[in-house]
Amino acid sequence: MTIRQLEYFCAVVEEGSVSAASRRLHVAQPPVSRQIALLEQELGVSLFRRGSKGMLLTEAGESLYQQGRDYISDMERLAERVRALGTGVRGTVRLGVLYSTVPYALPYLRAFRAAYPQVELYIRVGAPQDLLADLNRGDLNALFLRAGAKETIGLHERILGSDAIKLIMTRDTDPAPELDTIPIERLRSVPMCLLRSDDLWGYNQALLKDCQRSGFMPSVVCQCYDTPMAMQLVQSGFGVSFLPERIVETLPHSGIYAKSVQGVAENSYAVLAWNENGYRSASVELFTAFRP
Amino acid sequence: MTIRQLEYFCAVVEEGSVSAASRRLHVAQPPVSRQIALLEQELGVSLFRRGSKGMLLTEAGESLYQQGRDYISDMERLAERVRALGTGVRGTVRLGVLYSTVPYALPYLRAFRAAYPQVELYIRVGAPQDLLADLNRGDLNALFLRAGAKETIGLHERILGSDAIKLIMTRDTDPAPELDTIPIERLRSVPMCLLRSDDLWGYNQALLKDCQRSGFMPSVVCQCYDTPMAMQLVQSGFGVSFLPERIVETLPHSGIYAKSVQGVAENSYAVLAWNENGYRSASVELFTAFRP
DNA sequence: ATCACCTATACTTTAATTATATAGAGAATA
DNA sequence: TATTCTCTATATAATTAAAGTATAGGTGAT
Repeated sequence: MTIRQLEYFCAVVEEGSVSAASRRLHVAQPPVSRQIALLEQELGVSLFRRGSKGMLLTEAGESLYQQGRDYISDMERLAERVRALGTGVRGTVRLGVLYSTVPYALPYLRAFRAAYPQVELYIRVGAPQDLLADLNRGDLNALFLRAGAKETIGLHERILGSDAIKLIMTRDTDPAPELDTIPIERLRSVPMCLLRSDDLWGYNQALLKDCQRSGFMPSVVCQCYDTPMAMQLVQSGFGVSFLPERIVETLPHSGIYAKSVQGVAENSYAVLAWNENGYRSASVELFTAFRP
Repeated sequence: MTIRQLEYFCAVVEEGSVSAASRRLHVAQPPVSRQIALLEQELGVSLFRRGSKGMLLTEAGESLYQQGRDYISDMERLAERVRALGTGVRGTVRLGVLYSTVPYALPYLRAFRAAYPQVELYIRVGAPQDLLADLNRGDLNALFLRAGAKETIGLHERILGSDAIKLIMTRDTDPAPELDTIPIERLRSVPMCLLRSDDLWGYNQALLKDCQRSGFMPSVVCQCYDTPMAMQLVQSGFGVSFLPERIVETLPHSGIYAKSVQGVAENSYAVLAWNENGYRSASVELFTAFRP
């Protein structure tokens, strides 16, 4: 039994005659007769009662028609689903997001979702080392990261935006409430909660060096390993932190804000990173090539 | 997309390589490569990641395989169902049963059901004229009847058994409780409930003629048009009736029994009747050809 | 009885599929 | 590094399946 035989058969049923079906199918009449005969032979069943007034279904033919119609359209739907996966409009993309890139990741994801609502997005927030390991293992397809990680050699990166690194504080811990920019000497006695990320980025070192140049070492009351914790500490009044400025957007209306430190102009790039070696599904291709 | 392409594709997936699949399919390797390529071309999708270590599925290929396996076995199941209808082991047979043939119909139906449990039996009990009309209209496929109806010309009949026509009575209405066979004179003053079936069978007439020969006419207190009603009347003590003897089996343990009338040897045949002209489904063929 | 219409078969032509032979790519081994 | 092995892809020939053409046979209508 072939799909073509089923299609011919259904056409004959719907038109009520082989001749009419052959016209609809744009083929001659004998091939239709022949395929029907082959089908009957294979099934060992008469599908039609032949009469001069056309072809009437037998019981077996009735059953074949009812099931066959669905069967044919099932194939078309099946093909359509596979096609959709091929063009990437359907599928799954597995993403890792570094907390500090959330302000860049979210608009990107929103725009992508609007463009390709059929693509499922799996999103994991974590530390850069873990995310990179999962990317290389193939568990993740792309990462929202900060530029400059050692392990990102061999990865493709696309810059999504840049942040000035600024001092993050609350009104209570602001070392210079009366000024928009904080002179570096004001940091002398300010407790600091710095992000320690195995030196993924050097801007904490740069800040400390600047302080040293000014003749003091700030008191680092806490070194934490993830941005959300640093933010929590800042919000709770433990001290100030030194982070990409847009991070404050992840906790809006929470009394946290950012100010530049005079003479310190460190900068950080938020990037989308992925591995172009190895197999990449159509939806992943689509995701990394996407421009919001 | 053809079934063959799907089968080749699934074989490649299961064997992990085109070469191995071609061996399993008993064809050369190039045709398999080619059909896969055609499938990919039609779907506009890469289904495999080609590597020297074999063929690995892409996301689209994964989806096609999961759905394709089911799709292929669906076709096999579909064909099997149609085949079953063709051989008659599945399907529907619509039957008409004359009440007085119930003792013959029931064992037949029980045996057929045991042999072909997949065949649905639709059973209607009714008057012979109605049943014959429905048979000719095609609403019924076969009838359990009494032989000798005028309208059965052109029908095939098969005799299922014969009944002596006997007097049906209860202990209270028995005209000769002391005898096993009733002398015809005893019917002189006995009220009778006779079945009037538009003279479908002549045995009532035969009985009345015999009475007339004996010099009397029995009192026919009721002429009813269906056997169950006649039976009800007999059971209620309205009178006796004159029916095929095995009819008493349809109301066992009800106090009804049959006795011969001396000198009256009418006989009736229970038959299975059907029309061999026109379309007859495989299960109907099976039913009429069946021997318990 | 002839005509019109429909299906089935015989035969030819065309298209699709398969088989054979072979090239090219990547991993394994010496 | 060169060699060998294995696997896939392509070119071309052979085969097989499908479609087209012509026509016979059957049934109902004019």
